[in-house]
Amino acid sequence: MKSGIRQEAQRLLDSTGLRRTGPRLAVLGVLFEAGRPITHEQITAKLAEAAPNKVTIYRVLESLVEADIVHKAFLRDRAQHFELANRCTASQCHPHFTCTSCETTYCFADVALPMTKSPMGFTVLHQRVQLEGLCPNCSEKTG
Amino acid sequence: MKSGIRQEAQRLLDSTGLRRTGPRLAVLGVLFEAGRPITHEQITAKLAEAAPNKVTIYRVLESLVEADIVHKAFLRDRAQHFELANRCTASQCHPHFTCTSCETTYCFADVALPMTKSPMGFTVLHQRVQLEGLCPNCSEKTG
DNA sequence: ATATTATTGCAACTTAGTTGCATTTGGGCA
DNA sequence: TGCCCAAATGCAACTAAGTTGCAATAATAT
Repeated sequence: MKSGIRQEAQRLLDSTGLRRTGPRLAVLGVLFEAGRPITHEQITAKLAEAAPNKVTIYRVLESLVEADIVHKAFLRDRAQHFELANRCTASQCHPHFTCTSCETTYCFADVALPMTKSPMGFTVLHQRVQLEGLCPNCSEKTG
Repeated sequence: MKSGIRQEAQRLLDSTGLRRTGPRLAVLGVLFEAGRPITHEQITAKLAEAAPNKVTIYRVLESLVEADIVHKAFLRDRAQHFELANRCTASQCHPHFTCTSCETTYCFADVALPMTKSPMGFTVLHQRVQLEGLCPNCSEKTG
Protein backbone atom coordinates (compact mmCIF):
# COMPACT_ATOMS: atom_id res chain seq x y z
CA MET A 1 0.00 0.00 0.00
CA LYS A 2 1.33 3.46 -0.88
CA SER A 3 2.12 5.56 2.17
CA GLY A 4 -0.25 8.33 1.04
CA ILE A 5 -3.07 5.88 0.99
CA ARG A 6 -2.06 4.47 4.35
CA GLN A 7 -2.17 7.97 5.82
CA GLU A 8 -5.54 8.67 4.28
CA ALA A 9 -6.86 5.40 5.66
CA GLN A 10 -5.56 6.20 9.14
CA ARG A 11 -6.99 9.70 9.09
CA LEU A 12 -10.36 8.39 7.99
CA LEU A 13 -10.36 5.61 10.56
CA ASP A 14 -9.31 7.88 13.40
CA SER A 15 -12.20 10.18 12.59
CA THR A 16 -14.63 7.45 13.51
CA GLY A 17 -13.63 6.55 17.04
CA LEU A 18 -13.03 2.97 15.99
CA ARG A 19 -9.77 1.43 17.13
CA ARG A 20 -6.88 1.60 14.72
CA THR A 21 -6.27 -2.04 13.90
CA GLY A 22 -4.39 -3.89 11.19
CA PRO A 23 -7.41 -5.41 9.50
CA ARG A 24 -9.27 -2.09 9.38
CA LEU A 25 -6.34 -0.23 7.87
CA ALA A 26 -5.76 -3.04 5.40
CA VAL A 27 -9.38 -3.10 4.23
CA LEU A 28 -9.59 0.68 4.03
CA GLY A 29 -6.38 0.71 2.04
CA VAL A 30 -7.78 -1.73 -0.48
CA LEU A 31 -10.98 0.28 -0.80
CA PHE A 32 -8.94 3.46 -1.36
CA GLU A 33 -6.85 1.82 -4.02
CA ALA A 34 -9.86 0.28 -5.75
CA GLY A 35 -11.75 3.54 -6.12
CA ARG A 36 -14.86 1.57 -7.05
CA PRO A 37 -17.19 -0.91 -5.37
CA ILE A 38 -15.58 -4.27 -4.66
CA THR A 39 -16.63 -7.49 -2.96
CA HIS A 40 -15.40 -9.27 0.12
CA GLU A 41 -13.83 -11.80 -2.20
CA GLN A 42 -11.92 -9.13 -4.13
CA ILE A 43 -10.68 -7.58 -0.91
CA THR A 44 -9.44 -10.96 0.29
CA ALA A 45 -7.72 -11.62 -3.03
CA LYS A 46 -6.01 -8.23 -2.98
CA LEU A 47 -4.66 -8.76 0.53
CA ALA A 48 -3.54 -12.27 -0.41
CA GLU A 49 -1.45 -13.94 2.26
CA ALA A 50 -1.77 -10.86 4.48
CA ALA A 51 -5.56 -11.17 4.53
CA PRO A 52 -7.18 -11.38 7.95
CA ASN A 53 -9.73 -14.03 8.75
CA LYS A 54 -12.81 -14.09 6.52
CA VAL A 55 -15.12 -13.24 9.40
CA THR A 56 -12.90 -10.37 10.48
CA ILE A 57 -13.16 -8.80 7.03
CA TYR A 58 -16.94 -9.06 7.19
CA ARG A 59 -16.93 -7.47 10.62
CA VAL A 60 -14.49 -4.77 9.60
CA LEU A 61 -16.73 -3.87 6.68
CA GLU A 62 -19.74 -3.89 8.97
CA SER A 63 -18.06 -1.49 11.39
CA LEU A 64 -16.97 0.84 8.60
CA VAL A 65 -20.48 0.87 7.15
CA GLU A 66 -21.83 1.55 10.62
CA ALA A 67 -19.38 4.45 10.93
CA ASP A 68 -20.61 5.69 7.56
CA ILE A 69 -17.24 5.86 5.87
CA VAL A 70 -18.00 2.85 3.66
CA HIS A 71 -21.21 2.17 1.76
CA LYS A 72 -22.88 -0.95 0.51
CA ALA A 73 -23.08 0.19 -3.09
CA PHE A 74 -25.08 -2.65 -4.54
CA LEU A 75 -25.62 -6.39 -4.69
CA ARG A 76 -24.53 -8.20 -7.80
CA ASP A 77 -24.10 -11.92 -8.37
CA ARG A 78 -25.32 -12.46 -4.86
CA ALA A 79 -22.37 -10.53 -3.44
CA GLN A 80 -22.41 -7.19 -1.69
CA HIS A 81 -20.18 -4.54 -3.27
CA PHE A 82 -18.54 -2.07 -0.88
CA GLU A 83 -16.99 1.31 -1.59
CA LEU A 84 -15.69 4.35 0.25
CA ALA A 85 -18.48 6.77 1.02
CA ASN A 86 -16.41 9.83 0.20
CA ARG A 87 -18.13 10.55 -3.08
CA CYS A 88 -21.70 10.00 -1.92
CA THR A 89 -24.32 12.20 -0.35
CA ALA A 90 -26.58 11.01 2.43
CA SER A 91 -29.52 10.27 0.19
CA GLN A 92 -27.78 9.00 -2.87
CA CYS A 93 -24.62 7.36 -4.13
CA HIS A 94 -23.55 8.26 -7.60
CA PRO A 95 -24.83 5.89 -10.29
CA HIS A 96 -22.82 2.73 -10.88
CA PHE A 97 -22.23 1.24 -14.27
CA THR A 98 -21.27 -2.41 -14.61
CA CYS A 99 -20.05 -3.72 -17.93
CA THR A 100 -21.82 -7.00 -18.61
CA SER A 101 -18.94 -8.15 -20.76
CA CYS A 102 -15.89 -7.60 -18.56
CA GLU A 103 -17.81 -7.26 -15.28
CA THR A 104 -15.96 -4.09 -14.36
CA THR A 105 -17.87 -1.48 -12.38
CA TYR A 106 -17.41 2.23 -13.02
CA CYS A 107 -18.56 5.06 -10.78
CA PHE A 108 -20.34 7.85 -12.60
CA ALA A 109 -19.49 10.24 -9.81
CA ASP A 110 -20.05 13.35 -11.92
CA VAL A 111 -23.45 12.37 -13.25
CA ALA A 112 -26.08 14.44 -11.53
CA LEU A 113 -29.30 12.61 -10.96
CA PRO A 114 -32.45 14.35 -9.86
CA MET A 115 -34.26 12.63 -7.03
CA THR A 116 -37.09 10.71 -8.57
CA LYS A 117 -40.45 12.28 -7.98
CA SER A 118 -42.57 9.94 -5.94
CA PRO A 119 -46.29 9.58 -5.52
CA MET A 120 -47.96 11.42 -2.63
CA GLY A 121 -47.20 10.14 0.82
CA PHE A 122 -43.96 8.30 0.08
CA THR A 123 -40.82 9.54 1.80
CA VAL A 124 -37.76 8.66 -0.26
CA LEU A 125 -34.68 8.41 1.94
CA HIS A 126 -32.30 6.73 -0.43
CA GLN A 127 -32.01 6.28 -4.15
CA ARG A 128 -29.81 3.74 -5.93
CA VAL A 129 -29.21 3.75 -9.67
CA GLN A 130 -27.57 0.75 -11.32
CA LEU A 131 -26.63 0.86 -14.97
CA GLU A 132 -25.57 -2.06 -17.12
CA GLY A 133 -24.18 -2.21 -20.60
CA LEU A 134 -20.85 -2.11 -22.39
CA CYS A 135 -17.85 -0.10 -21.32
CA PRO A 136 -15.77 1.74 -23.97
CA ASN A 137 -13.31 -1.16 -24.27
CA CYS A 138 -15.96 -3.81 -24.74
CA SER A 139 -18.16 -1.64 -26.98
CA GLU A 140 -15.25 -1.41 -29.37
CA LYS A 141 -14.58 -5.13 -29.49
CA THR A 142 -18.25 -5.98 -30.00
CA GLY A 143 -18.74 -3.45 -32.75
CA MET B 1 -56.49 -18.39 -8.30
CA LYS B 2 -59.23 -16.36 -9.99
CA SER B 3 -60.18 -17.73 -13.41
CA GLY B 4 -59.38 -14.40 -15.10
CA ILE B 5 -55.86 -14.59 -13.77
CA ARG B 6 -55.56 -18.23 -14.79
CA GLN B 7 -56.57 -17.29 -18.33
CA GLU B 8 -54.12 -14.40 -18.42
CA ALA B 9 -51.38 -16.72 -17.20
CA GLN B 10 -52.19 -19.32 -19.86
CA ARG B 11 -52.34 -16.76 -22.63
CA LEU B 12 -48.99 -15.32 -21.54
CA LEU B 13 -47.38 -18.72 -21.21
CA ASP B 14 -48.66 -19.94 -24.58
CA SER B 15 -47.15 -16.88 -26.24
CA THR B 16 -43.70 -18.11 -25.29
CA GLY B 17 -43.54 -21.57 -26.82
CA LEU B 18 -42.86 -23.06 -23.40
CA ARG B 19 -44.95 -26.08 -22.46
CA ARG B 20 -48.09 -25.41 -20.48
CA THR B 21 -47.35 -27.10 -17.16
CA GLY B 22 -48.83 -26.94 -13.70
CA PRO B 23 -45.84 -25.35 -11.98
CA ARG B 24 -45.51 -22.66 -14.67
CA LEU B 25 -49.17 -21.70 -14.49
CA ALA B 26 -49.05 -21.72 -10.70
CA VAL B 27 -46.00 -19.45 -10.52
CA LEU B 28 -47.37 -17.10 -13.18
CA GLY B 29 -50.65 -16.94 -11.31
CA VAL B 30 -48.91 -15.91 -8.11
CA LEU B 31 -46.91 -13.26 -9.95
CA PHE B 32 -50.10 -11.90 -11.53
CA GLU B 33 -51.84 -11.72 -8.19
CA ALA B 34 -48.86 -10.13 -6.46
CA GLY B 35 -48.53 -7.26 -8.92
CA ARG B 36 -45.15 -6.43 -7.44
CA PRO B 37 -41.74 -8.09 -7.17
CA ILE B 38 -41.72 -11.13 -4.90
CA THR B 39 -39.17 -13.74 -3.87
CA HIS B 40 -38.96 -17.47 -4.41
CA GLU B 41 -39.81 -17.84 -0.74
CA GLN B 42 -42.95 -15.73 -1.07
CA ILE B 43 -44.06 -17.70 -4.10
CA THR B 44 -43.58 -20.95 -2.22
CA ALA B 45 -45.51 -19.61 0.76
CA LYS B 46 -48.36 -18.44 -1.41
CA LEU B 47 -48.69 -21.82 -3.10
CA ALA B 48 -48.46 -23.52 0.26
CA GLU B 49 -49.17 -27.25 0.09
CA ALA B 50 -49.69 -27.00 -3.67
CA ALA B 51 -46.14 -25.70 -4.17
CA PRO B 52 -43.93 -27.64 -6.58
CA ASN B 53 -40.43 -28.67 -5.64
CA LYS B 54 -38.10 -25.84 -4.66
CA VAL B 55 -35.81 -26.52 -7.62
CA THR B 56 -38.75 -26.60 -10.00
CA ILE B 57 -39.80 -23.12 -8.92
CA TYR B 58 -36.29 -21.85 -9.53
CA ARG B 59 -36.25 -23.43 -12.97
CA VAL B 60 -39.74 -22.19 -13.80
CA LEU B 61 -38.64 -18.66 -12.92
CA GLU B 62 -35.49 -19.13 -14.96
CA SER B 63 -37.49 -20.20 -18.03
CA LEU B 64 -39.93 -17.32 -17.66
CA VAL B 65 -37.10 -14.84 -17.35
CA GLU B 66 -35.46 -16.42 -20.39
CA ALA B 67 -38.76 -16.01 -22.28
CA ASP B 68 -38.80 -12.37 -21.15
CA ILE B 69 -42.23 -12.43 -19.55
CA VAL B 70 -40.77 -12.22 -16.04
CA HIS B 71 -38.00 -9.93 -14.86
CA LYS B 72 -35.49 -10.09 -12.06
CA ALA B 73 -36.48 -6.76 -10.56
CA PHE B 74 -33.81 -6.48 -7.90
CA LEU B 75 -31.87 -8.26 -5.18
CA ARG B 76 -32.74 -7.44 -1.60
CA ASP B 77 -31.75 -9.27 1.57
CA ARG B 78 -29.75 -11.67 -0.58
CA ALA B 79 -32.91 -12.78 -2.40
CA GLN B 80 -33.84 -12.16 -6.00
CA HIS B 81 -37.21 -10.43 -6.47
CA PHE B 82 -39.21 -11.45 -9.56
CA GLU B 83 -42.10 -9.67 -11.25
CA LEU B 84 -44.10 -9.85 -14.44
CA ALA B 85 -42.44 -7.93 -17.22
CA ASN B 86 -45.68 -6.50 -18.53
CA ARG B 87 -45.07 -2.99 -17.20
CA CYS B 88 -41.41 -2.72 -18.21
CA THR B 89 -39.62 -1.57 -21.33
CA ALA B 90 -36.60 -3.36 -22.72
CA SER B 91 -34.10 -0.97 -21.22
CA GLN B 92 -35.74 -0.17 -17.96
CA CYS B 93 -38.19 -1.42 -15.39
CA HIS B 94 -40.17 1.20 -13.55
CA PRO B 95 -38.59 2.34 -10.30
CA HIS B 96 -39.21 0.20 -7.24
CA PHE B 97 -39.78 1.63 -3.81
CA THR B 98 -39.24 -0.54 -0.75
CA CYS B 99 -40.44 0.66 2.62
CA THR B 100 -37.65 0.05 5.13
CA SER B 101 -40.16 -0.17 7.93
CA CYS B 102 -42.74 -2.67 6.68
CA GLU B 103 -40.53 -4.12 3.91
CA THR B 104 -43.29 -3.79 1.32
CA THR B 105 -42.26 -3.01 -2.24
CA TYR B 106 -44.27 -0.68 -4.45
CA CYS B 107 -43.95 -0.27 -8.20
CA PHE B 108 -43.84 3.31 -9.37
CA ALA B 109 -45.03 2.28 -12.79
CA ASP B 110 -46.21 5.75 -13.76
CA VAL B 111 -43.05 7.58 -12.83
CA ALA B 112 -41.27 8.57 -15.99
CA LEU B 113 -37.52 8.39 -15.66
CA PRO B 114 -35.10 9.73 -18.23
CA MET B 115 -32.25 7.38 -19.05
CA THR B 116 -29.24 8.55 -17.15
CA LYS B 117 -26.74 10.36 -19.32
CA SER B 118 -23.47 8.48 -19.41
CA PRO B 119 -19.92 9.50 -20.16
CA MET B 120 -18.64 9.10 -23.73
CA GLY B 121 -18.13 5.57 -24.91
CA PHE B 122 -20.42 3.79 -22.48
CA THR B 123 -23.42 1.97 -23.93
CA VAL B 124 -26.18 1.74 -21.35
CA LEU B 125 -28.43 -1.23 -22.06
CA HIS B 126 -30.34 -1.38 -18.82
CA GLN B 127 -31.15 0.96 -15.98
CA ARG B 128 -32.42 -0.04 -12.56
CA VAL B 129 -33.68 2.44 -10.00
CA GLN B 130 -34.26 1.35 -6.42
CA LEU B 131 -35.82 3.68 -3.90
CA GLU B 132 -36.01 3.21 -0.16
CA GLY B 133 -37.85 5.11 2.50
CA LEU B 134 -41.19 5.14 4.24
CA CYS B 135 -44.50 4.28 2.63
CA PRO B 136 -47.57 6.39 3.42
CA ASN B 137 -48.68 4.05 6.20
CA CYS B 138 -45.31 3.97 7.93
CA SER B 139 -44.62 7.70 7.38
CA GLU B 140 -47.76 8.44 9.32
CA LYS B 141 -46.87 6.23 12.26
CA THR B 142 -43.30 7.52 12.49
CA GLY B 143 -43.81 11.18 11.88
C1' DA C 1 -51.45 -44.52 -29.03
C1' DT C 2 -46.65 -43.71 -29.11
C1' DA C 3 -42.22 -41.56 -29.38
C1' DT C 4 -39.60 -37.60 -28.35
C1' DT C 5 -38.00 -34.22 -25.62
C1' DA C 6 -38.96 -30.82 -22.20
C1' DT C 7 -39.94 -30.70 -17.51
C1' DT C 8 -40.04 -32.17 -12.74
C1' DG C 9 -38.35 -34.17 -8.30
C1' DC C 10 -34.87 -35.53 -5.21
C1' DA C 11 -30.46 -35.46 -2.97
C1' DA C 12 -26.32 -33.53 -2.65
C1' DC C 13 -23.70 -29.53 -3.28
C1' DT C 14 -21.96 -24.47 -3.50
C1' DT C 15 -21.21 -20.06 -1.69
C1' DA C 16 -21.97 -15.53 0.67
C1' DG C 17 -22.63 -14.36 4.85
C1' DT C 18 -23.59 -15.17 10.19
C1' DT C 19 -23.14 -16.74 15.07
C1' DG C 20 -21.05 -18.30 19.43
C1' DC C 21 -17.25 -18.38 21.99
C1' DA C 22 -12.49 -18.38 23.38
C1' DT C 23 -8.26 -15.61 22.66
C1' DT C 24 -5.83 -11.43 21.67
C1' DT C 25 -4.92 -6.47 21.54
C1' DG C 26 -5.45 -1.21 21.29
C1' DG C 27 -5.29 2.52 24.07
C1' DG C 28 -6.69 4.86 28.40
C1' DC C 29 -4.96 5.19 33.03
C1' DA C 30 -2.52 4.24 37.46
C1' DT D 1 6.05 1.72 31.90
C1' DG D 2 2.97 -1.82 32.74
C1' DC D 3 -1.94 -3.15 33.76
C1' DC D 4 -6.66 -3.48 32.65
C1' DC D 5 -10.69 -4.42 29.96
C1' DA D 6 -13.75 -3.50 26.39
C1' DA D 7 -13.24 -3.92 21.62
C1' DA D 8 -11.57 -6.67 18.09
C1' DT D 9 -9.98 -11.01 16.05
C1' DG D 10 -9.88 -16.01 14.85
C1' DC D 11 -11.87 -20.43 14.46
C1' DA D 12 -15.43 -23.79 13.77
C1' DA D 13 -19.85 -24.61 12.91
C1' DC D 14 -23.89 -22.95 10.94
C1' DT D 15 -27.62 -20.66 7.74
C1' DA D 16 -29.92 -19.80 3.60
C1' DA D 17 -30.39 -18.77 -1.41
C1' DG D 18 -29.50 -20.85 -5.20
C1' DT D 19 -27.28 -24.73 -8.35
C1' DT D 20 -26.15 -29.35 -10.39
C1' DG D 21 -26.55 -34.21 -11.83
C1' DC D 22 -29.48 -37.63 -12.80
C1' DA D 23 -33.43 -40.56 -12.88
C1' DA D 24 -38.52 -40.40 -13.40
C1' DT D 25 -42.48 -38.18 -15.50
C1' DA D 26 -45.49 -35.74 -18.63
C1' DA D 27 -46.69 -32.41 -22.65
C1' DT D 28 -47.10 -32.30 -27.41
C1' DA D 29 -46.20 -33.65 -32.38
C1' DT D 30 -47.01 -37.45 -35.38
